[in-house]
Amino acid sequence: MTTTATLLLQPVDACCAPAGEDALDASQAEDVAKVFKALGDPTRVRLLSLIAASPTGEACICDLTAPVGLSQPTVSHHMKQLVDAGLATREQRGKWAYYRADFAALTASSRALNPA
Amino acid sequence: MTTTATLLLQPVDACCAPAGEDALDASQAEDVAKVFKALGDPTRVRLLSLIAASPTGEACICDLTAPVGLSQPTVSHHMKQLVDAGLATREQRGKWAYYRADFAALTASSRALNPA
DNA sequence: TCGATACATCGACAGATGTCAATGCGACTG
DNA sequence: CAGTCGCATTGACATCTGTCGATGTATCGA
Repeated sequence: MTTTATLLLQPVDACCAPAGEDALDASQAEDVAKVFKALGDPTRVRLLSLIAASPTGEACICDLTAPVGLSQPTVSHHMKQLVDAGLATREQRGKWAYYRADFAALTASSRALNPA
Repeated sequence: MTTTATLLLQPVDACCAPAGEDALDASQAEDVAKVFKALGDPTRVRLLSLIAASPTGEACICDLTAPVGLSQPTVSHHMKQLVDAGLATREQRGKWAYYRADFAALTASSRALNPA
């Protein structure tokens, strides 16, 4: 990645406009992108949607493999991504792991990008 | 093998809850994911933020390369992704290509995922 | 205690992605 | 018309990502 933390706001001896006052800095952009990246895969969007649409608002892995048509390890992997991004929570209850959707991170990231 | 593209909404003879009524279907999930995927890279988040924060609300490539510290082809590539995702618009004006941010696609996708 | 169940982790692999230098293509300028 | 400037496209490359089967680890039930 390297990303080379450049100190923006140079004159650029520009052609049109400065462009760069209260924009997100590299660190903020990374945080925002992390959330969106987790939602950048159709399977994960589907998983989160399935969980949120569940009558109880929660679901375990065994509920999710069939609807998305993927293997159990793959679904487990995707759920980990969603949890890591703060878009879902995991609660172990006996044999099962119950996942719930949490859209707070999404609204926060959206608002960070588009405060309007 | 045996993954057999399952036709969701089967009983699954479940352990906890059905999970799968009005969730997004595969096609909808793909559309939603496409938007989020474009925002899943810190550089693109940064670019969109820079454009939106610009006093005129628009910027050309030459304004953006310095702030993000990447080459011109790379910035051009990222902007194409944003335009393709419907998150930015491109307008050629003489030598320059002016980009504007458009958050409609983002709010639409967010709402599709989280109607609440 | 033994087997079955639910889930996570590991190792591997094909395909996607971000990046750059080089090049191509219009549009402006002298 | 020739040269320059802004930008897109191409080709190449290293890395990341999604997916699976195999395996490990708890937990429950008989």
